Amino acid sequence: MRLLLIEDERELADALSRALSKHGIVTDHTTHLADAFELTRQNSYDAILLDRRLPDGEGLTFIPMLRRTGTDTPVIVLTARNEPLERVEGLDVGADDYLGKPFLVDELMARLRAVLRRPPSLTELQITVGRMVIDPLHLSVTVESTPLDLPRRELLVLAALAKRKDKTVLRSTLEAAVYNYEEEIQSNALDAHISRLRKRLLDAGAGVAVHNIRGVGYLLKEE
Amino acid sequence: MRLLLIEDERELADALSRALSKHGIVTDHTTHLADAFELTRQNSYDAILLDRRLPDGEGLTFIPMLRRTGTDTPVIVLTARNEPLERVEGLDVGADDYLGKPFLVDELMARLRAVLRRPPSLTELQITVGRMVIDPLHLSVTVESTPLDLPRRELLVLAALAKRKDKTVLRSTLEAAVYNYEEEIQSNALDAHISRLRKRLLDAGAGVAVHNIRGVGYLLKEE
DNA sequence: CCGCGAAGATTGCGGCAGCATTACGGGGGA
DNA sequence: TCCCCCGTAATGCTGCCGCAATCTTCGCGG
Repeated sequence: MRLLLIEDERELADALSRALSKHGIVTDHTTHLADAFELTRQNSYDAILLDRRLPDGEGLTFIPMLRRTGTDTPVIVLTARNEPLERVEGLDVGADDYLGKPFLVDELMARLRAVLRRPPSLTELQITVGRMVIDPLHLSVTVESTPLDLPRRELLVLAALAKRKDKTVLRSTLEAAVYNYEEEIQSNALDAHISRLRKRLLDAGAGVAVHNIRGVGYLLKEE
Repeated sequence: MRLLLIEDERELADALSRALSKHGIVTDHTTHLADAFELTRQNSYDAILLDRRLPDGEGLTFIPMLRRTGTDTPVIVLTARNEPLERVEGLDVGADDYLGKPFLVDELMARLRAVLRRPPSLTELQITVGRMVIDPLHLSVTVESTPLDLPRRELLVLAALAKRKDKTVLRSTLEAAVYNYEEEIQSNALDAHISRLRKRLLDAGAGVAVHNIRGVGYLLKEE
């Protein structure tokens, strides 16, 4: 997936680009509306992230311009001006969504998915993998009907993986599943959890394997 | 326009109904999920407003239920629980938007307009080619429902090809899908990725072939 | 039908980023 | 007070991926 980011704060833009790249999203970045317009002509983006306050004008004016060229690429407006009335304004000129700064990258991702019309992920009540049954709502795990109690964080990781068993779960999704955004994470804590979780699953004979996809994330499958 | 409002606070519900009626919107109101489900079967709504905390359960669980019946009516979640992570949760189970209480009716209106304006399924969320199913948003690939893990770059190439299956994808488009501006490329790295991807797809028996159109690009089709 | 050049295919190599594992210690709960 | 969770960081390793060399295929012109 490829995004166009129109944002004049270098620092934020860089951070965002880096964060998005972890989701496998390629980000083009520009600080000016004029350049942005040119870029949309040369490339086809899946979505556009648009700041309101830009060096060469109010970002919102970009949207009608874009629409007039027949492009219906979704636009998500990012801005510190997050008053209700301003949100109305943004949505009414044709933005698809409006996100106040500061925001979680994961919320951005979620809104991206929503905007791109991601179909609903069915949430099952109980998930069976290998010899293990997981109830992600109640956070309980049993192996062959004997309960397995895992530390909280490992449990969260496992639940997040189980919800999408046999499919990759992005690393950042796992981080979001385990940490809220006050708890910043500045080490390989997640890796450590994965490692310990693996060991515990092995000891319990759960019949599952946590598999890594380098640069993308992890996935849970039967072994 | 006709809405379904699922909300257990009588007072808020009444006030909202009155306010919406001024905009020419007809509102059906119920306080329980069970009734709501019945109502969606009997009527066709333009959108659904959904509270999270309801007498008979968490409102979010309603969304997968609804989607499973094949209904893609937009759902806007209304709730006091407006923490970022909770918003992610809401959007990820298939809500189209999320609105924290208290909110302005005008903002609700704007979001309604935005949600109703969205073109139906801009990007498919799952693409099936041959024996393979690709989820370009979550970057996961399965062959006959067994996961296939591909390196990141090969994954991006495949996703780009799959999005336009049976159609040629320009070489430059592929490069754009895999690399951003900073990552310059001065070799046949893309060719190498294609080659390795082909091998992996063959080994996995994916039932697809990556064809080359000399001087133009590549295309993915079933074999 | 043949030859030639350009584009593509394939493969080994090496650097290095990302991952796995583990030990350590602080901190909180029983 | 003891135990275990869990964040941190050091260490070693794996395999992705950019690169380039070499071989193959394609298409065109004569």
